[in-house]
Amino acid sequence: MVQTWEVPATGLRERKKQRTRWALIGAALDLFLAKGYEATTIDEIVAAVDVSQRTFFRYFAGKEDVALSVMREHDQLFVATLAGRPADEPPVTALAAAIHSVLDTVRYADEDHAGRFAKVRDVIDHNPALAIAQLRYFSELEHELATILARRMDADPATDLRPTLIAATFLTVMRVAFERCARDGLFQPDEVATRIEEAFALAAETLPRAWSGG
Amino acid sequence: MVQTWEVPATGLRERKKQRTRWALIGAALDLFLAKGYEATTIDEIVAAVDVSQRTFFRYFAGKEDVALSVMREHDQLFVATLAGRPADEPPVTALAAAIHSVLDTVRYADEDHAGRFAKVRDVIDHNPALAIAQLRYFSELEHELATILARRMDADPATDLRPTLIAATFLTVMRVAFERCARDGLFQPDEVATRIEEAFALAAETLPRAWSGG
DNA sequence: GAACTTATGGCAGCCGCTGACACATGACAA
DNA sequence: TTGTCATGTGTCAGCGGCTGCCATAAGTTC
Repeated sequence: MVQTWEVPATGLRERKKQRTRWALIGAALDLFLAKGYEATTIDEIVAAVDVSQRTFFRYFAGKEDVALSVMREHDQLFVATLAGRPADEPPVTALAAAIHSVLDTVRYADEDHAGRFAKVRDVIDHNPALAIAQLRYFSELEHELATILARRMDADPATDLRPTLIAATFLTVMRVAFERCARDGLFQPDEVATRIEEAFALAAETLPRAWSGG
Repeated sequence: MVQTWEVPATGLRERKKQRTRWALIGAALDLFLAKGYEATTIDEIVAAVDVSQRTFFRYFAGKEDVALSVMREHDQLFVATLAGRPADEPPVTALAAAIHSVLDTVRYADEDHAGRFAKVRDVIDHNPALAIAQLRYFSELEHELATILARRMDADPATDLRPTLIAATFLTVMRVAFERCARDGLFQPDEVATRIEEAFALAAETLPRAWSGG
């Protein structure tokens, strides 16, 4: 499975753009790690890469978006994998398989992936403003997942809330697992993957019992 | 059950403060309704109440906070009710009872409550920026609920994820119900209450089955 | 009514973000 | 190679959210 940022650039122009883009992301993440998200100004980020502030805003919708864009590209793989799962598979099984596949990729495919993954989680989990931004991102992702699930379940997304409920609950468990990692200071893909599996096992045991009045 | 804003003001000074506070909230909500959240400037809000911008920021942490503060005060009743439920009740039963009690209060207690409730839901559901702010608020509320649930369940909130999972899932269902209302243009407490009950019934039926691989 | 506490207003300024315009730099064809 | 076109970049000017600082006004207390 190929990530967006690894698609071979067609010309010199495109290659330059990708370079600047990743330079900005790198500089931003390092600054966020070093002195905090709020304390870092856009001027500092662009100074480190030697581009103008205006250029920054041509690459990213805002300051938050730098961190989010990395997550976004990780999750493109997730969505693609989910869409490729067999259609007769139960929804939650497909979701679990997809997330498992992504985590394996992050862990074993590429040194850079693993490092970037840890860095992004570290930055997000240490900065409340970014944790909020992550919530926003999750709600976008929720809609995407709900749409895919609706298609799998032969449900009308306009009237049937079940795909949305499943997608939302799935992401909620993910988020709780992430928060657990943040609290324990765990950012490496291996460690995060383990906690996610634990959280899902616990959810499978706890939620049905709690909901059917136990 | 008494709301914060109805606690009798002790002196002239306090009474004046409450008046400006509610004047600001009223002006802000009306402006948000009339011309949208983003298009409304703080200068316009304070002009309508004839106070300085600086004063606005002494009452509210930010522009979003005006809308959130109304929700916050609704939910104080919710938290208080939850804390008062019998300790041997299953968590989800207690949550359901508490939300039911709040909705009844909003519906029948006071004309103002009902109107304000509808207005706030209307404003939030029509403005993406406020919907995001609501997510932030829900995550604060999640921590509060998890703490209360942990006490009820005799669990250590530092290591046991179950209270957090239950609180988070509960709020997720609430949020999905709200989004449903937003899509259908329903903002009156009665209508919202019905949708919330429907969403919970659907969740009770859907989630356990989905999670135990059905 | 004097002395105190506390809310308010005005100001200057930072920072995130955007539109408009001019310039520079790759892309492509003659 | 050169001219033309498309596209990315820098500069600047400006808005709006938000904050610190200090002087002043208003309510409270004795």
